[in-house]
Amino acid sequence: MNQPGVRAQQREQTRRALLRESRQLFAAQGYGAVGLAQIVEAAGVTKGALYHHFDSKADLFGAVLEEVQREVGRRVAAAAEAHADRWDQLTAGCRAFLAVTAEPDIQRIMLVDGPAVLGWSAWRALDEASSAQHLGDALAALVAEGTLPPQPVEPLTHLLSGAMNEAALWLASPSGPADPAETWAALERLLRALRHTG
Amino acid sequence: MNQPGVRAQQREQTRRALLRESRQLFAAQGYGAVGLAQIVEAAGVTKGALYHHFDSKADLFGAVLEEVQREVGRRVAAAAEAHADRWDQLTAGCRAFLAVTAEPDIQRIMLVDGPAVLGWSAWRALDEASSAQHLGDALAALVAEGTLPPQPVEPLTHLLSGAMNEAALWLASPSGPADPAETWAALERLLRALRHTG
DNA sequence: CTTTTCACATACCACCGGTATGTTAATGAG
DNA sequence: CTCATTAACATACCGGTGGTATGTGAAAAG
Repeated sequence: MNQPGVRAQQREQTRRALLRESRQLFAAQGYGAVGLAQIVEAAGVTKGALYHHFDSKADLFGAVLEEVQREVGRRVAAAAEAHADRWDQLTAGCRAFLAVTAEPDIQRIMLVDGPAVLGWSAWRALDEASSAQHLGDALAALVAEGTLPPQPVEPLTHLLSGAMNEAALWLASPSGPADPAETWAALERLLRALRHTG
Repeated sequence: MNQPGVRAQQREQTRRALLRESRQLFAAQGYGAVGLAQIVEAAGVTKGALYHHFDSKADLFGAVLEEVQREVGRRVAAAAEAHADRWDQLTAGCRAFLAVTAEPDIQRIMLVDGPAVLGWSAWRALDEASSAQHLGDALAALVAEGTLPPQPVEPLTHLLSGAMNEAALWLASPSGPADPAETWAALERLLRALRHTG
């Protein structure tokens, strides 16, 4: 029962093609610079197909962003889970986040165009659902076990999230740091500083 | 010599009108949602005037952003200079930054649309020239006088800048913090933590 | 007074996001 | 098996947009 069905297979296939090609184009040229014509041509379909799957250009971008966010969240979580100690989980997760978001493709979609296209609130909701969630959980656990001094974790989560987003952009920038390790060192210093203050 | 001349006066006047009205519209509706037709109508001129003063829609937005950045930089610097102690200057500047960028008009232009429209590098160059410059100077001075432990200031500047940008957006968000003071408290905790770590 | 130039206004165009309609083949009912 | 339905697109089309080329009248230059 519930065999795939040739119908649903085709549907999934074109949807994936649309997502794949538009992700590539959005990443390379930015949301505003790529037209629907390029996307449908690259995907080998027509605008009719696009609008059958997505409500608008922004909706398509939203689906792409969601995909990117999930990917980032997965990779960060994987890096964190490789450690047993909570603190190591946090630092490993942060380092993995910087490594993943340093890829220019992910940057433009997730950090630059994302907020502008979907609006900051909607973007934040997606971010919350993926990477920021992990960060908040990790911080909460560290506060609970006493490694970090007691404090509200939500504002701290936002501060660190913002700091890391900016750091990621700077790392990949042409005017970026001479030594990438220096940026990571600064972030680690900042994290360690949080442990020794009430 | 070099009297204004009725010619240059008119020029300045229409230019200011263009900047004023487009700033209002960009802030209220976002860069993508406002058309040149709305702008020139609000300013009481035509597209010919707009393209006589600016190269493109993005160029116009860039001029608006530059204006906003200068304004933010001025207000932050003013708040900082009201204090004599370097550390007080830093905290006062940070608090002023949060207060100024909490205004939704400034947010959308400076923090959301800015990077997407001009590209992150160009946006960063403008930010550097205004507010981030002050932050970097303040941190460098604090390191020099020994209030902060010796460390490269550039990465730290980026981290704090990013943290504050995100904090400002969160403060003004509908899903923002219950108590705004809590956010400021978290930032201050973070700053204080930096003093007591090498 | 003449000429040039500047600060626009007007007219126009290619293109883009979005829609309305047509077409074909898979699917479910009887 | 037949046949009506519908899902998954393709095609044709449209209003509006950013951008440009050209016209124009008044201020400035000589």
